[in-house]
Amino acid sequence: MAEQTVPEGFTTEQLAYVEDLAATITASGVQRMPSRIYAAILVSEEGSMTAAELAATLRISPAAVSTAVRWLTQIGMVSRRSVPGSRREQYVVDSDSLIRLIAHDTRALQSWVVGFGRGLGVVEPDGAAARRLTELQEFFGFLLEEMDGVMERWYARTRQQGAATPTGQPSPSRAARNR
Amino acid sequence: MAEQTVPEGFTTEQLAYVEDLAATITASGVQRMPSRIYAAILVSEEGSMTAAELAATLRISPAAVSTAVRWLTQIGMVSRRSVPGSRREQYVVDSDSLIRLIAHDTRALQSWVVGFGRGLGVVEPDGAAARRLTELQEFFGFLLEEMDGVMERWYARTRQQGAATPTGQPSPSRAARNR
DNA sequence: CAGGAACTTCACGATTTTGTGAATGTATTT
DNA sequence: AAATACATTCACAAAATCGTGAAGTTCCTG
Repeated sequence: MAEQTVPEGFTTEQLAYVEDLAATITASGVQRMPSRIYAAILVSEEGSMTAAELAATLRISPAAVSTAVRWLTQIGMVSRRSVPGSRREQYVVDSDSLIRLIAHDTRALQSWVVGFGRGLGVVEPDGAAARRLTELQEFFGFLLEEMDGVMERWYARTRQQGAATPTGQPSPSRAARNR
Repeated sequence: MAEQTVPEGFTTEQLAYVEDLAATITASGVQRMPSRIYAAILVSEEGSMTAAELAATLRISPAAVSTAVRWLTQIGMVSRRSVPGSRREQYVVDSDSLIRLIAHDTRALQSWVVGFGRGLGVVEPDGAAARRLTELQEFFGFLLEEMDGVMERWYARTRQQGAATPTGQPSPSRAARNR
């Protein structure tokens, strides 16, 4: 029962997990390819992979990698890193990038607030519809506000834990700005 | 400039807004038809519409209404209500249903927690990948926990406002800071 | 109890989406 | 400076999705 391996050092077990995790990510709205790529890099021991490695591991074309990576870097789930001695680029996933993405992705919530707000101009003032729209608008606005406090508490908690459990790893809080 | 109307009492202005709001909803992952239907009912003064009204207003087939409504009721964005003297059913939207949906939709967050957890079984123990997976798992678990507090504060706030401003005027609000 | 109205389900056609191969662009190395 | 190695873009084909019409089912009405 020697560990089955594939070109880039993933065991078949790990490969299966990558697909499994990708499915979960896909279920929350991300397209298939970006999900698979994100999952693969996340699971890789180094936390980074090159385009060629991704193509070989996931059995997809370089074109698919390119397209998916472009999307991933645009929204900030993955960052690029140039490798000094090579033309190759590495695509990096650190856990913080996803966390920050969720924390600061106010765009989604804001578009709801704006969207409901617009409705107040077209329905009967003080009517039942206006009341519904107002409540929803306020709720999403409230979530927006609350997100700050939530993240504050998260970072407080991680600081505390980070001090308690020295894993011998340099703090991963620094992430590369993409582009 | 008499108000242009369509069969079910929507002005063209309102119809345009319905499509606009539907687009926002669609942008966050909901399919087109469910989004349009939800938007239409939400904007309707009564907060409820029949299948026939929906079909006429949105110019779609009864089949499309049926399919979309089934999905909407399954996830809880819309509820059904039988009309006493008729075979017709009404589909109801109240602002609370969406709010509760978001508040209690722990399934999404939980599947992330579970998903990351599974990964810990296949990566090198105490390695960098394991550290990433653990942090993400903890983060989503944290969000799950925090959701309770957030909703508690929301309901406290609405109770307060309900007493103070019956029409639901948006009052300057501050983010909660305390635990 | 027959007729019909309302909703649902099913199979199909049309549209949209998605990934590939080939061509193109760009930077590094010799 | 030419060659080469990566990465990206484009057009197309395959595949998945979506909405419709028609048939089916269920429950009211007369």
